[in-house]
Amino acid sequence: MLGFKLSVMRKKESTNFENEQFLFQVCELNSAIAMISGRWKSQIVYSISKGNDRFHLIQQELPNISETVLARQLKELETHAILVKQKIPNTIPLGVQYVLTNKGLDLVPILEHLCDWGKLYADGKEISTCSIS
Amino acid sequence: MLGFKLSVMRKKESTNFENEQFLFQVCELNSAIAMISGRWKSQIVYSISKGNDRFHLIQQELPNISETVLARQLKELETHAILVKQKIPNTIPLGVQYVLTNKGLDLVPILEHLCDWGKLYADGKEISTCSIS
DNA sequence: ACAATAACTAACAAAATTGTTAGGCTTTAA
DNA sequence: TTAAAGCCTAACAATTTTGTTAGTTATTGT
Repeated sequence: MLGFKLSVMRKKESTNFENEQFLFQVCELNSAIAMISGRWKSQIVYSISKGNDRFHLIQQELPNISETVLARQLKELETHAILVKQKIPNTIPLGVQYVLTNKGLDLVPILEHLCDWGKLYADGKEISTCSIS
Repeated sequence: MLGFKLSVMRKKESTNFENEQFLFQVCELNSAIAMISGRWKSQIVYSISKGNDRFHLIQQELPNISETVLARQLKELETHAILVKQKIPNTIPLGVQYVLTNKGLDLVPILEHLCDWGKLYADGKEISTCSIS
């Protein structure tokens, strides 16, 4: 029997989908943000960049994530070519290692900028405007 | 009669909420991404940074956004102190202008980096890994 | 008086994301 | 042979995000 669904398919005729496509075509900024904005996702990228390249190592860093959810987010990051899965030779049972692509590696400093930005204003730096009014 | 709800309140006892809070406390990166990751949001910030500082000017740039949704996203950006709403003196009827705070202004170059990153890999730069394997 | 513009809001519905349950496979250790 | 570690999947339920409908207020032009 054909046509069963893997996870839940996205609806292609919805306004939601059309608006997303519209934004993707306005500027790559929007596709970039879509790629990194899922729950756990950028933290996973950051974690891998620090050397936690195995499934169970990421789980140790993020104990609240479930296996299913971690596997799903890793697959999405793989779909966007931010990372690749590699079999580790000479491991028994055959292990899997997650490796950032150069696309993923280029993302890391941007995430660090975002992190700094978040810290700067979280630490209470006063917020002002420079408007003329 | 008290206790009616403005928009729909977030559920505070859910795993979803707890996981979000956990990530916020792991690294400000996650709160930073939460602030910019809503549909239309970073495009609105970018649009204001280019001088489209009025409600109807943003609507012109993003014709597919509805008034309700635009107002909602602007309010969320205001909640995160990325922008402020200002009455424009000597306009009739009294106009409203959206002005980026310094927090919002500091965000703009980061969004530009993200945009460049998106463009670089969208334009077909080959993706590779540097793993030893 | 009436329509139009600008800038909103509440309540609701549709769709998407996130989390849960219950499995799967392969190999080693007990 | 049973259990555990490591990695993964499908189906479903809970929650959140996004979009829609139908209003509001205030002012100007006709």
